[in-house]
Amino acid sequence: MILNNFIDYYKLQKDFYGQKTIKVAKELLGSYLVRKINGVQMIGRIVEVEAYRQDDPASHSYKGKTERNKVMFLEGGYLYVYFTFGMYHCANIVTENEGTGSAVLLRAVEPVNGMNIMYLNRKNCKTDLNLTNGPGKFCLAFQIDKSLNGANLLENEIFIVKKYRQEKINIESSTRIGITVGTDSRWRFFIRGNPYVSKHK
DNA sequence: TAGTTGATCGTCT
DNA sequence: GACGATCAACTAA
Repeated sequence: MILNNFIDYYKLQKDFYGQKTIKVAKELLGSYLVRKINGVQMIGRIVEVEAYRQDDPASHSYKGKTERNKVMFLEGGYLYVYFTFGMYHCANIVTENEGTGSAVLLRAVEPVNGMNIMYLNRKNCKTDLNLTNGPGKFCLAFQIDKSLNGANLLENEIFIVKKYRQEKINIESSTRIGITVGTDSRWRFFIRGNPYVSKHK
C-alpha cells in the first residue's frame, strides 16, 4: 500500500482528536500512522493503544501541568513524546480540548510501508514481528524522539489516516502495562488476534 | 520458555 | 537521590 493519493483514505482532523480520550483510543485502532522523513514515508497500522486521562492516577497529567507534560494539555491533535528508562521514547496522541491533560499512548503498530528503513533504525531486529510491537521499539523504528514532542498531527511530518471503508476489527481491552496505579481501569485496547500486538498476558 | 537483570538518564521529590 | 507508560541479553532447567 502506498498512500500517494487520498481517494481511499482521509486524514484525521481536529474534530476527531478533540473527542473523549477513550473513544479516540478505540477509533485509532485500524488507522494508519504516516511518518515522512526527507520525502520517504513509513506507514504502520495502529494495533495497540492505551488511554490516559487527567483524572487517572497512572497519567503523567494527574498531578497537573509541568514542563515535561505540558503538551498533554494542548487541544487534541498534537504529539506528546517523552523519554523513559534512560533510553526509550514513547509517543502519545493528545486528545480532548485545551487545558485538559489527556492522551493516547501508541503501544504497537503493524508495519505496512517503509520496512527497510525500520530495519535500519532497529539494529539487530530480525523479523517484522519484532519491529514495532512495543512503545519503545515503535518509536525507534519510526525515528520518533523528543524533537517531535509537540508536533502538529494536522501537518505533514507525522499524521494519521483512516480508510473510508474500514475492515471490521474486534477490539479487546485489558489493564494497562507497566503501571503501578490505576490498574482497575481496562484502558489498554488492541485488535484481537493481531500478531503485532506486544507480547503481554 | 520463564524469570532475572543490566543498560542509562530526564524528571520530580 | 530514586525511579520509570522499556527492551534485550542472559540464566536456569
